[in-house]
Amino acid sequence: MATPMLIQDIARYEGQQVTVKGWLYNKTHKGKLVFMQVRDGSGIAQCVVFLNDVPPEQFETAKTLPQESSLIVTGSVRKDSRAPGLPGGYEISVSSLEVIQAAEEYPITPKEHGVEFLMDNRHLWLRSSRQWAIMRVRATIIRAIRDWLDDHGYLLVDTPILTPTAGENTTSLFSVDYFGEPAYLAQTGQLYNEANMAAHGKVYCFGPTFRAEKSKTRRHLMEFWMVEPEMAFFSLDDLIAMEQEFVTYIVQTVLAKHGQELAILERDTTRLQNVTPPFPRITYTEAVERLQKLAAETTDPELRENLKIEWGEDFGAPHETAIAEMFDKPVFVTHYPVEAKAFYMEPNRDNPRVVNCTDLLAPEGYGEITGGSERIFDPDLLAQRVKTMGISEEAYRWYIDLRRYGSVPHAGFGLGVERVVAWICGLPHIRETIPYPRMLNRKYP
RNA sequence: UCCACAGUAGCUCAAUCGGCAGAGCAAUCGGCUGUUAACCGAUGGGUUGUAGGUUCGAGUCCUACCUGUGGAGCCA
Repeated sequence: MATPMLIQDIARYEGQQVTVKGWLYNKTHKGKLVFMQVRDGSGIAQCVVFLNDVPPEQFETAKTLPQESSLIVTGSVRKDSRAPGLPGGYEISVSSLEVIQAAEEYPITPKEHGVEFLMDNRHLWLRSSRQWAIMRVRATIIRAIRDWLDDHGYLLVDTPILTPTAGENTTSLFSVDYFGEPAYLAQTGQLYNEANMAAHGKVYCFGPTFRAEKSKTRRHLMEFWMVEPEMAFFSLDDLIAMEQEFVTYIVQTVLAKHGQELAILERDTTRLQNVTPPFPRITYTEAVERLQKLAAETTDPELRENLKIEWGEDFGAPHETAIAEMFDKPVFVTHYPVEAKAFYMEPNRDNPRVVNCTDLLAPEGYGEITGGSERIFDPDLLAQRVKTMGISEEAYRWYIDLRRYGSVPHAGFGLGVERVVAWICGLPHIRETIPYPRMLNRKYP
């Protein structure tokens, strides 16, 4: 009697009769032999069909079966160093083959394809081994995020996705009809997090966020996942200390669990192994000085133009990349100018032109992966900032209210899951980090 | 929104000065007991993104539009 088997466990079944249920990933044949690459979701196994081992009609079926047909294969597991697959090194000598459905001609062949074609076929592309590997790493990253926070006293408290607030910035929000009134898809859970923080001390929210900005870059999605921890009685230094432990855990967990997947992605992991505390930190002002120096020294006129920056301006993509390249680990950039950051960030006591904030820039050009700060603690200052920014005071009444009842110094940050996936997997574009990317020119499939 | 580039067979691409629409892969048929994106032989496969213009003649030149890609900007 054959035992049901997951391909990932094939090494444990050597010499046994097993049954695998899955899909035909690829196939080749040579005379009386058919080599089928069968995938079952857990891995890929080579299944060898020999003319004399199966009924003649089953051999004929194996020879002509189209790519991605669904099937059930029974046979014995044999060790063979020639056998490809994931994990590979073992193969199945087939004694019986049952086709569940013979697929129609499959559009994605093992050959090369263009971006547009693959994105149009995203629902099928996810079956390819590269995409398979990315989704497995993504799942582990999400798991690592939750494990670390849950193990360190953070409570998951969900924040709403449908929100009432337009604030001053409706252009970057998706609006929906809420029984005749406008509502907006959440851009961040952070304001609600601050209320939850006062109830639970250390909290986080984790969910999809939506930005209607017409960004068309390799780092932006309209819909992306963000984890946002928020901590009572936390200073900027506390925040940085916590973030580096957190990010290190995520990276090291993936390295420990996904050697196979990172190999499929041909990711050079040496820079990732280097991700351990402490991370370097520089101030915004230092970063600007370094960029200006770099721009002055470069002989490339285009780079010089791209690196141009005046104190007070926020960094663009070329700036972030240049700063990150100066370090071999993720780098914290702290104390941005007040005008470059959000209204709720706590001004620095010694230099009120800057706020106590930090962005974490990933190496290798992956840009900002976290952004966080101390939050304004004083109700009068917060009310004044809301007024200065021209934001609706009525809409933010509950938020300012938080400061009237036991206000405490606190801090928090947001981490963009897809940017972390792109960085750890070494992907050139964020579109492959989420199953169904929502981009400026694409919402299908 | 701006700049640049691209669109030819199911896919990836070629087509010289404006002169017969081509290859590899995939598909179909045949061959082979160790293939790793197999290989060998054969067969079928086209409204050249859309609309207009120039020309004896347009995949190729011109205009507009559509779609996509790369980058910039935007980016609590």
